[in-house]
Amino acid sequence: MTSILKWLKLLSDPTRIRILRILRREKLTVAEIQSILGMGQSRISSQLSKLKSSGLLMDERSGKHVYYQLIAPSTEDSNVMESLFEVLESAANEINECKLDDKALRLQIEKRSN
Amino acid sequence: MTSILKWLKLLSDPTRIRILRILRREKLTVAEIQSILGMGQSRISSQLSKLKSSGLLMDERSGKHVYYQLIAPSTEDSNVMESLFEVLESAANEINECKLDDKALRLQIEKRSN
DNA sequence: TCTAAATATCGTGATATGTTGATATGTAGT
DNA sequence: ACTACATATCAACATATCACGATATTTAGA
Repeated sequence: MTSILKWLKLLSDPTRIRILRILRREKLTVAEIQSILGMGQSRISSQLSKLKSSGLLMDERSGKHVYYQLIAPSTEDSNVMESLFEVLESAANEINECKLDDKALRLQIEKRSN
Repeated sequence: MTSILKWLKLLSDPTRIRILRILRREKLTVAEIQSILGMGQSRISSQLSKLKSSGLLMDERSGKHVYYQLIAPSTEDSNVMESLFEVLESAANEINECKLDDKALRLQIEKRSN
């Protein structure tokens, strides 16, 4: 399958939309994402793995934790990505949980300082 | 499901990408689309039906034939649609059949005059 | 009204996808 | 080495999706 078709498929799932959206704002741990979205561990981890193997995310281990973040698109892909993320944000506006994600994300970031 | 999520799902299928792409260029009959893409009748018809019920296409009967065409998006959706179609065209560049579709489309239009 | 052409719909099988719970792997600290 | 924690992976299940062939529906014309 083509890479753009893969990206479209990945974007057409609310769980992954929510994950990508908060990762756009902050680099996060699996456990943090889990806590923000309020989902089970394997669910988050396996979706992250799909997003990673499609080239949208990268991970980085730090002790027991693994941080996930967006990969900056290559120059040839930057235009498509921009369009894709515009669609993503529009889709997010239609997903109620996304509004709550923002608050949960802020709280989660605050927790780090403690 | 949200409408944008629906659209994303619809776009993440090569058959529907090819259909939408040629309909972007020309209003077409089911039989014409069938001939251009080289696919079976029920396959084309059912995909058209999905695209129609999601609000991307409209149909119009003319005698025995039914013409399908894109619906102009509402003003609130026009920005998302623009992004979606940009992604669609990028995806099309990665689908080999799309190049052949262009030629087949031209030939099909010529046939109308005869 | 009968027929043929164009289109729509239905049933089915094959395949893919998302979620869950259980288990495995890896890491840090004792 | 043992333990606890974080993450990954696996098996199983339910559900969705796609394509195909057969059948229904609609329409124009004889």
